[in-house]
Amino acid sequence: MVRKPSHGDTTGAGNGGTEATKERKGLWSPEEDERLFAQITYHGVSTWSSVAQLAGLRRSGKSCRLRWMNYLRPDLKKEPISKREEEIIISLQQSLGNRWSAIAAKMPGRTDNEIKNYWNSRIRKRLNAAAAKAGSDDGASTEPAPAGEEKVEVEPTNNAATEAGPMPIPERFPVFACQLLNGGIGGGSGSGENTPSTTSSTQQKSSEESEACVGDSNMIHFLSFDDLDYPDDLLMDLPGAMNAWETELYPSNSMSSLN
DNA sequence: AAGACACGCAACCGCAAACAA
DNA sequence: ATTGTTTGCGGTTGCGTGTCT
Repeated sequence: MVRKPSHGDTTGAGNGGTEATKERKGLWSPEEDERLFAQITYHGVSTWSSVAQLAGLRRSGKSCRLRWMNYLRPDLKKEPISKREEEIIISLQQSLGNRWSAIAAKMPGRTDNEIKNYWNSRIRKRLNAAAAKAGSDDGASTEPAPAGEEKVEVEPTNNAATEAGPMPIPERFPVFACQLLNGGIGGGSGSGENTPSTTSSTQQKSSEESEACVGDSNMIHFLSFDDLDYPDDLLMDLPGAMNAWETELYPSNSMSSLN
């Protein structure tokens, strides 16, 4: 269920403060999404606060980052979490705990927020119910396990468990050279100014995370389009890609131009 | 038909780590 | 070494939508 973005200031976007200067909060409008998407796609990310500024968004860098990571990234899967993925989540949660970003890093196309929400709203509830039922069945343990410590029957656990399933969990995203950014578009000029994300290349994560995590600002170099239905030639064409992207996000909206 | 309730998701908040000056 | 800034993460909240009564 994708909530339709409301254009108006919803949660206090305009609470007090002058319209022109006050930082916006609340849901993102399609126009804001377009601006952010275009800014990042064309110019990459130096710092998130600069992205917000350059895109002309009255949003915090933090908010821009969140929106990109959780919603706009082209490599995000749009279909609901599958049974198989659910098993993976449960298994990884057992071995990693509530380290949602680490879990998300093992699940291409899924975000930490998505996984966290999924866990909190569905799995945890189900597990608690199962635990309660088990407790009432054998009276031995009547208390449901505390959140985050549930034991579930999901294949053997331990780290091997995450690799022992029918399908191996990818250690990292399939890395596709990002046509959009490696000269395909964005002027393709390769001008230094437009080089995306390179300024943050000094930010090194742990080897584990830097490989798998799409959360760092270098991720834009590693965009994976394998989950998209868009043809390659469309991806080479930013306006076309944006059209397809927006149509999918806002099927009821007609594409509005960037200006 | 309408109100109450539950659910799911997007986004905010606060904190800590990483980094730069 | 210290301080300020930015980023990333996990927990939590608010709101739209679906379902129930």
